[in-house]
Amino acid sequence: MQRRVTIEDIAREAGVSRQTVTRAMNDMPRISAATRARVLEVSERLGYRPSRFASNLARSSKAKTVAFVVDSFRNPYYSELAADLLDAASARGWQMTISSHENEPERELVARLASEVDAIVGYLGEPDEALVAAARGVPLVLLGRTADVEGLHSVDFDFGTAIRDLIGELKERGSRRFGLLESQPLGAVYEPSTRRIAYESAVDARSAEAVVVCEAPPQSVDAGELGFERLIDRFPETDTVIAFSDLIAMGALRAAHHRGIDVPGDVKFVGVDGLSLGAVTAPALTSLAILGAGFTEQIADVVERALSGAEGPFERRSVVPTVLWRESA
Amino acid sequence: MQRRVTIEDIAREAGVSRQTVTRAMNDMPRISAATRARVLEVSERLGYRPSRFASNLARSSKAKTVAFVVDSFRNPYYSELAADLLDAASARGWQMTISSHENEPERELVARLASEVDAIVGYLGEPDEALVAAARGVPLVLLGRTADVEGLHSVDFDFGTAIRDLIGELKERGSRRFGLLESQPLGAVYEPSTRRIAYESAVDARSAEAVVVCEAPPQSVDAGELGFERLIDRFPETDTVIAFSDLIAMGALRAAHHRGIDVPGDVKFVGVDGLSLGAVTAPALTSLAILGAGFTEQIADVVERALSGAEGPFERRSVVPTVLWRESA
DNA sequence: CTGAAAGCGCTAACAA
DNA sequence: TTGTTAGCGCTTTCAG
Repeated sequence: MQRRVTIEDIAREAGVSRQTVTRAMNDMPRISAATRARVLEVSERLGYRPSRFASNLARSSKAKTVAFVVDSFRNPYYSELAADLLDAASARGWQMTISSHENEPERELVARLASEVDAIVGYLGEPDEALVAAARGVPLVLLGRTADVEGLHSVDFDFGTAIRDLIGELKERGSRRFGLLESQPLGAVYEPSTRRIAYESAVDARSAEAVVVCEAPPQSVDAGELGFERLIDRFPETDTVIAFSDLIAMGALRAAHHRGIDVPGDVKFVGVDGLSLGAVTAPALTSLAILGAGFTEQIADVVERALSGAEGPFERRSVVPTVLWRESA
Repeated sequence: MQRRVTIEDIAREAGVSRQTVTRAMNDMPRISAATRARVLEVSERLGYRPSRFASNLARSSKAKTVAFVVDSFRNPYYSELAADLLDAASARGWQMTISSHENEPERELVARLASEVDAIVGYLGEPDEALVAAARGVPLVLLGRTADVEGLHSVDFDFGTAIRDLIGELKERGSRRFGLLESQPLGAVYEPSTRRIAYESAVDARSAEAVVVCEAPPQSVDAGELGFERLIDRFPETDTVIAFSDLIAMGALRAAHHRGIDVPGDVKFVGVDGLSLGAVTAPALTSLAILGAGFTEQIADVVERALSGAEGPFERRSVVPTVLWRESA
């Protein structure tokens, strides 16, 4: 591995100073077209590649890079969100690094990223305090939950409003007996989600009994399949199923198909997330959409503020999901 | 925005030299536990954050970062592959940057990445020569096609073998009349894919006529839906449909569902890709799997070699997809 | 175990 | 229009 080609080499070869090379490489003013052309030609010939480290170190306006952390890329919700964020980042000239904490303890991941990027945004599960500590001053934007302590930004969802509206609209469309499908990690202690609380206050007491929590990897299709079986066995009169993610809903749809249940004739289905993939199932999935409901814009906006160096205040945003009507409800 | 805290500040505050601070921060030997503790305490107190630019510039063994380029993250094939690659990268201590060329001309993207990463791997469509030029010496690994010129690595698929085997197995399972579903970008000039060529040499002449090329965004569910309608109208006796991506197959499955066709009873369906998402449909999709067939390992291996700085030879690998039997065939 | 000196490769500010 | 002089913040020798 031979020595790297530097502007020094080009300068020598082209018979100019290093500064002139810089000017040529970066399309800066104060240089003649002829000189620029010559320098460029030499750099081409020598196979010069600028060092991003050196240039960022010397440059006053450093390139911003933001890290996006998700649970796993195998979950389409995260990859669709990543796609949206990638767009937002490129529109703003940010570099984006994407990582999942499947392979690394969350705290370590955050600590490592903190020394490599200018802002971190993502779905993180550890306690607020642990996270601020790990971030060591790097702006951190929590997704899907509301930050409690100083030092953290967050963009959360207002499921209270969203689910109340959803249930209202479903009732207008004839829904009477609701069922809820939720999943949780295997063996975890059950703790009602904000979504469930919102659900319970939106439906009447009797139908609110129709809640099935499935112990299975959360957000999984299997959980939905299993959950729907149980739900429909215990509450056969259910006419509308709300699943707490599109993936769960897709599993439920599969189970309904196997049982010969007509959707949306016999039972209506609504998921949560707004995956574009929801259009693939037959029938296509109606969903309480997070994606495309202004979530990305809010995130980008918070990151932008944090990046600008304004010390505070710490942002605490909330987005109301909106219903994406498709065929299943 | 106040001045940044540097090791200089810590050194002064802790009454040691800058080197000592470096040693403490990086868990290096030759330093007493007491000194290390004191330095760490001071750095904590001052809110010190190391500069990745400075440290990478000074460090001899620079952190390797590899860029992964895909068409779009909205296509689950790419995100599942990204997930696999992310795992491989983290296992090897590489940083990974993920970008899609939805927002930026491919050539420019490659040129920009070339100055920011140590290797680039991805699905790129421009001519080989243009790519080598844009990469300016940074190792480039082409996916899904075979490189023709010096200077490019590639990991491609051997669909010839895979499709011949697939058709053989399908025949054993009773398939007689095959149909092929392919899609291509709107308005593009049709050029038979390697997959199609492999298909045609694997089935007998008469059934090979059952090929439908759908002009629609490639890899899309819509293309599959449309394509299947046409296919079954023109060749009603078709008993097995091979779609050239899982997404297309999923669309076809949707169309079959709407027509009341029993799968796999009346018609069998096979996709290509091996998406885990294929398990979501009802019935679950059988697929000629790229994912999980050693593709990721090959890619990682090629990148590893390229990163090690060995100038040549340029790798030209090929992976044989394997059938993932699920319910649809 | 600790420190001094010498860069890493580039750009900002100034002078010529 | 060009060149000179200082760094950016950190790590690597190599002495002490």
